[in-house]
Amino acid sequence: MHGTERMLKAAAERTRLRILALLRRGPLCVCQIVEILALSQSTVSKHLSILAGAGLVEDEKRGKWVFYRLPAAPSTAARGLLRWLAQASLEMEEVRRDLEALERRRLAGFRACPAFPRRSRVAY
Amino acid sequence: MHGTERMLKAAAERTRLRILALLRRGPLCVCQIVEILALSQSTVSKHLSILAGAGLVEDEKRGKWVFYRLPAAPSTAARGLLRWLAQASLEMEEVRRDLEALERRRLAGFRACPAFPRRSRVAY
DNA sequence: ACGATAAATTCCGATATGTCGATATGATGG
DNA sequence: CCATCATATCGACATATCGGAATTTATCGT
Repeated sequence: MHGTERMLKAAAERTRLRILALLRRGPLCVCQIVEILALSQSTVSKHLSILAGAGLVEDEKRGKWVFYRLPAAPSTAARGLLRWLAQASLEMEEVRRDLEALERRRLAGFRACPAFPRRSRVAY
Repeated sequence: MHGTERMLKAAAERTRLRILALLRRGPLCVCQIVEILALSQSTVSKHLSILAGAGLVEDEKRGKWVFYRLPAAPSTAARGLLRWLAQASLEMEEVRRDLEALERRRLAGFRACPAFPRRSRVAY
C-alpha cells in the first residue's frame, strides 16, 4: 500500500485520532495512553504500531517503558496531515474530553512512569 | 460519527482517492468515472455518495446525467484536507495513470455526455 | 533466579467495508 | 406509452478491521 493511503487509513479511525491528539501535547508511554483512553493494552499497542507504520508517530524505549510521540522530523506528507489533524480533531467532543483528562492527570500526578525529556514545542 | 472522522474515512480508500484526484481536473459525470476506473457503476456510485456525505464532493443533476465535482465552497476542514490530498495523491502511481487516462480521453473525445460548464480553477 | 511490570503479538468473535449483479428510479426520445 | 440510458439502491459475498483475553518477550527490582 502506498504511503499516502497508509497514512490516511492510519488517521481515519476514532481511537487513533484520539491518540494523535494526546501526543500533540507531548510524549506519552503506552500505559498512560491506556489509562486515559480506558481501552485494553493490546488494543492501544496495536493502534500505536499502525500509527508508527504510517510515520505519524515514533517510539523510544526507556527501560521497560516505550514512549510515543509525534515524529521529530516527519515526512512532508506526514507533517501536512498532522497539521490538519491538529485543527480538525479538536472539533471532536471526545478528543476534547481526552485532553482535559490528560491535563487533569498531569496535575494530579500520572502514574509511575519516568519523566520523558520534553522536547521544545512541535513545529507543526 | 463526527465530520472530521467521516471526512478522513471517506478519503482513506484507494478508489475514492482516485476519484478525488480525477475531479480535481474538473467535473465528471458518473459514467465517465466508471470508464476511467474500470469499476462497476454501482461501486462508483456508492463511493461518490460516501464522498458527498463527507462534504468532499458535490453533485449536480443535468438531465439524466449527474456530474460530480469538488465543492465550490468547502468547509474549512474539507478545504484543508482536499489541499493536502491534491499533493499527496499525486505520489500514487495509480493516480498518475488515471490522470493520464483522463487526459487521453479528453483529447480523444470522451463519451456522449453533455459538456459541463467548466468553472474557473479551483481555489484550493 | 524469581516475581512483577510494560509492551508486543497472537487468536478469536463481532462488525464494517468494498465489490458486483440485479433491480429500482428517473429522465429522454421516439 | 414504451424502450433506452444514466444513476441509485439492494442483496450477497469476501475480506478487512476493531476490540479484548491470553500469551510471549523484555526489563526491572529484590
